Amino acid sequence: MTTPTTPDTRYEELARRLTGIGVVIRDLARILPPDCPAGSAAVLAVLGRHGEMRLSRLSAFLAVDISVTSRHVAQVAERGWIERETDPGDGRCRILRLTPAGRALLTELGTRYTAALGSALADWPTEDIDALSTLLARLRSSF
Amino acid sequence: MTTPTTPDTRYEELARRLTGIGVVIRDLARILPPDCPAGSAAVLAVLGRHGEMRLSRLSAFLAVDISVTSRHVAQVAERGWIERETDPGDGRCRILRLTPAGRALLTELGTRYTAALGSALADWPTEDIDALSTLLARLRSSF
DNA sequence: TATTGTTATACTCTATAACTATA
DNA sequence: TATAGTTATAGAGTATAACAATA
Repeated sequence: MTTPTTPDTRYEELARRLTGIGVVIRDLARILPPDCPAGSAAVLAVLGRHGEMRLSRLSAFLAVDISVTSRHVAQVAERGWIERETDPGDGRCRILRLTPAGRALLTELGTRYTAALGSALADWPTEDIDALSTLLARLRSSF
Repeated sequence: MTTPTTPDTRYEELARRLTGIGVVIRDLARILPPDCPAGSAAVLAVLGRHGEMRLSRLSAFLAVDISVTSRHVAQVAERGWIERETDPGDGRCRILRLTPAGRALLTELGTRYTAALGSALADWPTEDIDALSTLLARLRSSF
């Protein structure tokens, strides 16, 4: 019942479950501090993982329109979590870089995510967690 | 690199990948007809799968506030995809039921989802698709 | 001219709170 | 009083299009 078995409905079932997973993502977003909406957290996560970069590259990582990224970045900069330095080689570009406050927040977010997921998935075998994580990464790269 | 190996970062990595999967969900939503936003499609999917029900039960299936469900249902009813009949046993409740037009649309959506996912996951082994599907269902029920 | 970002506008989704109608 | 549902309001996320600045 939880696993689709006929080819006809396999993709439909997956589509249902994917769209249904929005609930989980919303639940996860609730652990964020009140002054850090999901868009801000996403910006911090990419910069923390891949280092300083220009807006257009960040936009590609986030896979949202550059106009959206621009507004999220502005919010994050207002809070003092990143700094924007004009690119010496190209005056149109600004290099985005985490500040110490941004790094501290990122660490705090990691702690909160770990607590939330650790609690929700307490009875999950480690292999299943890793399998899900791997499949999610592959899914995203397939799109 | 795609699989987390240390316990410290396992949950953080999963959190990143989960929030990142929003892109896939948004991509999937783009296959919807212009007059059928994602909220409407979700209502149709639950009614098609679990049969007629009251608003409060639908709201529980969708895992969103009942006020949100109410508005989505109103939109779906406006389009003629469901009918709302007052519950004979309790005048406060209205039974929600797919119309033939709603069933037809649901079939059409299934076709579109299948085409989209079939194209994106063309090189995925069937076992991996089923594994992902199963893990997503378990993840949601763990929340 | 082309590219990088920014801003204005509009639409969808969501939650909280106030409200109506029925039990 | 309590419950089912509706509506008003506000906030976040997104995309398109128009715009400014630089290459």
